[in-house]
Amino acid sequence: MKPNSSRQSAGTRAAQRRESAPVTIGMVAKAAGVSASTISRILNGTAVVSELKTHAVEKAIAELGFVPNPVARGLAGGRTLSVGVVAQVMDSPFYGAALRGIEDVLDPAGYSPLFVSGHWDATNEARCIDVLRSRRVDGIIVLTGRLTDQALKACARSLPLVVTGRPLKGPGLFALDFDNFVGGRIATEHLILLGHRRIAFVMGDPKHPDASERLRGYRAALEAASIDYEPALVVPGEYNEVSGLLAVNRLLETQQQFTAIFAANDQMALGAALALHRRSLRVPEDISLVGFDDLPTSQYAIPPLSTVRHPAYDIGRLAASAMLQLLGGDKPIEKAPVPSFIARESTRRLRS
Amino acid sequence: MKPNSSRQSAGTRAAQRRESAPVTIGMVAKAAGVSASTISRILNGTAVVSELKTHAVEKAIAELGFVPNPVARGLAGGRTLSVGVVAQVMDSPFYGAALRGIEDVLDPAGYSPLFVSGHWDATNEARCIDVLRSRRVDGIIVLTGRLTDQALKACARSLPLVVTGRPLKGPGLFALDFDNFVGGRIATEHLILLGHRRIAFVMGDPKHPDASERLRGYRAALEAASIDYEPALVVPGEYNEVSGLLAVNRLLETQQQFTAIFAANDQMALGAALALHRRSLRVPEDISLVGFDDLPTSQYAIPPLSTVRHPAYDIGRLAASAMLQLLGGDKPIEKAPVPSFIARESTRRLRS
DNA sequence: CCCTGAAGTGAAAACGATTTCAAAGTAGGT
DNA sequence: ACCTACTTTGAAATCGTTTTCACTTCAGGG
Repeated sequence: MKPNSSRQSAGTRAAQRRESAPVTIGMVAKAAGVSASTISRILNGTAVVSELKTHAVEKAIAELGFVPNPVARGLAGGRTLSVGVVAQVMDSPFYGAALRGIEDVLDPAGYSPLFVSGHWDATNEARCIDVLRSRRVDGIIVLTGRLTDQALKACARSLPLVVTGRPLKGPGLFALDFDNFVGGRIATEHLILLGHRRIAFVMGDPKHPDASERLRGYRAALEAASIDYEPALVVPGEYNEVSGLLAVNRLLETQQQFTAIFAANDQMALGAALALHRRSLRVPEDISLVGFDDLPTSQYAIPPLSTVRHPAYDIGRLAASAMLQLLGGDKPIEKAPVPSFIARESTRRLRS
Repeated sequence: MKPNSSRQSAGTRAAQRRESAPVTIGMVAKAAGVSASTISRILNGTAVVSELKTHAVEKAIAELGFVPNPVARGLAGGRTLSVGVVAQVMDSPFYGAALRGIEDVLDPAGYSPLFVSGHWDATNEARCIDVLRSRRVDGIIVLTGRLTDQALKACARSLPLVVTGRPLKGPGLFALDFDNFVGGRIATEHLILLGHRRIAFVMGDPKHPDASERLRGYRAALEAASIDYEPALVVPGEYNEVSGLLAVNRLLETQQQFTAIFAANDQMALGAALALHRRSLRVPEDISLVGFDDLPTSQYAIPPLSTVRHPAYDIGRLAASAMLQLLGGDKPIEKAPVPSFIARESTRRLRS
C-alpha cells in the first residue's frame, strides 16, 4: 500500500512551487545562523532575543516561507490552538448561525474550531467530548445539549469550558445563559396585549430545559393576566417544522377554541402556519402566530413572523470570546443577550 | 503565567476518575511486557504479531483505557485522521446540510472534519486551504467556491482533494459536479408545460458558475419551446431572500408582463414570494413560482414550493465517501446526483 | 548438518516543535 | 583585578507515536 511514498513525492514537488509544507524550524535556524531554540523564543515571545538575531531570523522566515507545524507544536507545547465545539445539529439554522459567530471570533485569534454534533443525546455528547479531548483541543464550547451539569463541571476541571443555554458556575467554566422564561413570557404578553385570551402553545421537546422554561414563561404571562391555564391548549412538538404542523392539526381536530398560537420556535411556527393555511385559516386575520428564535428566514415568511429574538450569531461570538478570555487566563466578562420581542405581521389585535 | 501547570494538575486529577488523557503507549508496553513498537503494530495492523502478545496488549489497553494521542500520531505518522472542508457560509441551509452529510460519513470512519468558511472569496479560500494544510489535514473537500481550476489542481498535487460543483479531472483529484444546466432546464420546462410563456428568471450571482449554468438551462428550455428570450425578464440576485424580494419588486416596477417566476435558488424564491404577497399577487393563482435546491424549509413554505432537488446532504455524504476512497488509495466511484423536479403547490396551469 | 529466508520482536531514530539546563558573555560593585 | 548577577544563547531532553534497522529464532531445502 505504501501510502506515504506518493504523498511524500507529491509534497516535495509541490514545495518547489509553493512556500508550503516542508520547511522546518531547523532549516530556518541554519539559514539564520542561530539555534532552533532561538527561533522558538522569537516566535512565542518566550524570552528576550537580541535585535540582531531577531532580524536575521525574521528575514530567514520570510524568505523560506516558514510556517510552524501546529501538530508538532501541539505535541511539544501542549497547546493546539484549536477549540472544540459541541453543537447539536449542524444544519439547523440556529446552530449554523452560532457556528458562524464562533468561527468569526476564533479565526482572527488564530484558533481553529473543531465542530462536532451531539444530536441531542447525552451519551453521544460525552463521546464527542472524548474525541475533542483526545484531539487535544485547548478548550471546549458546548452549545446547550443534554449533558448533566455534573458532567460539564467534571469536564471543566481538565479543560476551559464555555457552555450556553444554562446557568452554571464553576472553576474554569463559563456559562452564557439565555432567559427562555422571559422570552416565553414576553411573547405571550404580546398576544395578551392584543386582546387574545385563548392562546395555544406549541411546546418544544420537554426534554430540553429551554422548552420547559418557555412554557413557564407562557404560564406566568397567562397568570399575570388572570387567564386560566388550559392544558388542552398546550401541545408537544419537536422543534421542527413537521411537528408544528402536526401540533396545529391536533388542536384543530380536537376542536379547541383559540385565536392565537405561540410556537416555542420559529421552525414549528412555520409548520403551524402551513397547517393553518391548509384549513384556509389566515394569519393573522383569523389566527395570530408568534414564534421564537428569529431565524433569518422568519423575516421572509408569509406573513413575516412576529417572534422573540434569540441571537444565535451573537451567542456564538460571545461564547467564543469568552473562551478566548478563559484561554488567556482571564475571567470572562461577556454578558448574555437578553430576549426581546420582534413584532412583524403574523399577529394582530383581536376583533372584539 | 505558567499556563501549563494548572492544566497539568487538572488533567492528572481528571485522569484519576476517567480513562482519558495521560496514559501513553509506553505504559501499555510496560504493563503488557512488550515494546512500544509492538503495540503500534497491533494498533495499526502494520505487521504480524503473535497471538499471545496481541491478547496481552489488548488486555492492557482495555485495563488502562489507553487511547492513542492523535497529535503524536500526526507528527510521527504523517496522518492526522482529519480532513479539511472549505465551505462558503456555515449558516446557509444548503451548506449546513452538506456539512452534516460530510460529518455523518467521516465520523464513523474515525476522521474528524475541520470546517472553514471561504465566504465566496478566492483569496480567502486560498488562505483557508493554507490553514488546513498547515494543520496537516489528510485531505481537503472544497464545496464549490471561487478558486480557479488551476489552483485546485495545484492543491491536489500535494493532498487528496474532492471538489463539488464543477467538472474537473486530475491526479489525486475527484470532482462531484451537479448538472445545473439540466436543473435550470427542467424547472423552466415544467413551467412551459403548464402553459406559461412569459417566465421571469431571478438569477444568482453571475460570478458563480452554477448561476450562469442555470441561466443557460432556462434559455435552452425557452428555445426548445420556441419562446423568445427576453433579457428584461432576467434580473440578477445574490442567492439570498432579500435579493429575491428586490428582484421581483424591480420586475413589477418596470411593468414587465409575466405569469411565472423561476428563481435560481429557494432562498430567492421565498423572497420573491413575499414581494408578490405584498402586492397582493397570489401564488400560484396569479403567478407560478419555482425555486432551486429544495431546502428543507421549502416544503413548509406557503404555499409549499415547487423546486429542483439539489440534495446537499447527499452531496456531502458522497464527497466524504469519495474522500475516504482517495485516502484509501482507491479511485472513487461515487456518481453525482442528478437534478429532478419536485412539483408542489407553488405552480399551476396557466388559465387560458 | 549447514545455509537461507521468513517471521516476530525490541532498540533507536525519526517527526518538528517547546522547554529545560548549563555555559558563555557582560556589567556592575567592591 | 575579582567576584557576583544577570542576559543571551545553544545543546539536549521532551512530547507520544510511527517506522526503520538489526537481531533472534525457527522452518525447510540441499
